[in-house]
Amino acid sequence: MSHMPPDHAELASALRLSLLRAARRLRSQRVDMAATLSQLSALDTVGKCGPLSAGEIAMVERVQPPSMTKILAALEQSGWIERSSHPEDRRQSIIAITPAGLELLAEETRARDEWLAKRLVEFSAEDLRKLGEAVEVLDRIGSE
Amino acid sequence: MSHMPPDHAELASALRLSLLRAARRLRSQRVDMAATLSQLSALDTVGKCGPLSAGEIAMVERVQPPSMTKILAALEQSGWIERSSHPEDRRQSIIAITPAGLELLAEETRARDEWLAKRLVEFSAEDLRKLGEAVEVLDRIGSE
DNA sequence: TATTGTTATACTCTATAACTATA
DNA sequence: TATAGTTATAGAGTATAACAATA
Repeated sequence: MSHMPPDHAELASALRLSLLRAARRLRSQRVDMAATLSQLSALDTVGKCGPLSAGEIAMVERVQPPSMTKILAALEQSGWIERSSHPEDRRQSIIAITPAGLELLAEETRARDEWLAKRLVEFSAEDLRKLGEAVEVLDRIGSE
Repeated sequence: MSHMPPDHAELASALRLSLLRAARRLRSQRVDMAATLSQLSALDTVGKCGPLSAGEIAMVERVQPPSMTKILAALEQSGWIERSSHPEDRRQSIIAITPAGLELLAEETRARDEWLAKRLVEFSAEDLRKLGEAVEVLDRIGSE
């Protein structure tokens, strides 16, 4: 739109390319084959936000319900989540992380963070401050 | 690694999730059907860095050669790039953006930036400063 | 032999449309 | 009828392995 301040358009352009390329690098970094990145992200949500329905997890993760169905099927087959019946609504089930899931989550998260952290140690304190400040703002871009 | 300072591990963890979710939102935003995001990114590189070989584009975009082959085939079929023969090495071809490619690039980039810029207008000047500072650091994460 | 690029194949990630079961 | 979730299907994005052509 021509009424958009140039500041925003320029920042948007730079940020878009930066985000895509940084995310491409993160995704291509395959620590091991135990869980995919999407599975890990969903497992993280179940672990942090407590037992949830499939629809609630899809909403938090901002994916469509069929996408979450697939992710949850894989997590259940690996024994990382468990379903129990909803007390009032038999269409839903309540999904909780298992002890094995917690263990997997801790291991995988550590391994993946380590990969990124190894790159961060080469950065200056100033760079890290900039990244840290941007994290919270990035979260809002991803969740609106 | 246990010798990693906790600062780095914590920042890495937060940054990883933030980047992935923000990038997921960017990808899911389909402006129109003319070009995919990967095609647009490669076209941008050809447009900015001048005529290049397929291998050079793959290197800049940080993808493997077979991935770039596929992207370039789509760009060529749409008439957005052109190949000419390399004067000294007949294995390579020199890839350049066409006038139609330049036009497409400008239109698509504008549309996609606009989508992001519309979200940025809701942010404070302080937030925008944080994002702007982080862009350059993110670029280094994506290109190392 | 080494390099450049392509073809064949497969897997991740995600979506929309159509369907089932329950409310 | 409306809602929660699943199944079926498709397409974007990317990789590795095997190959062809050229250096």
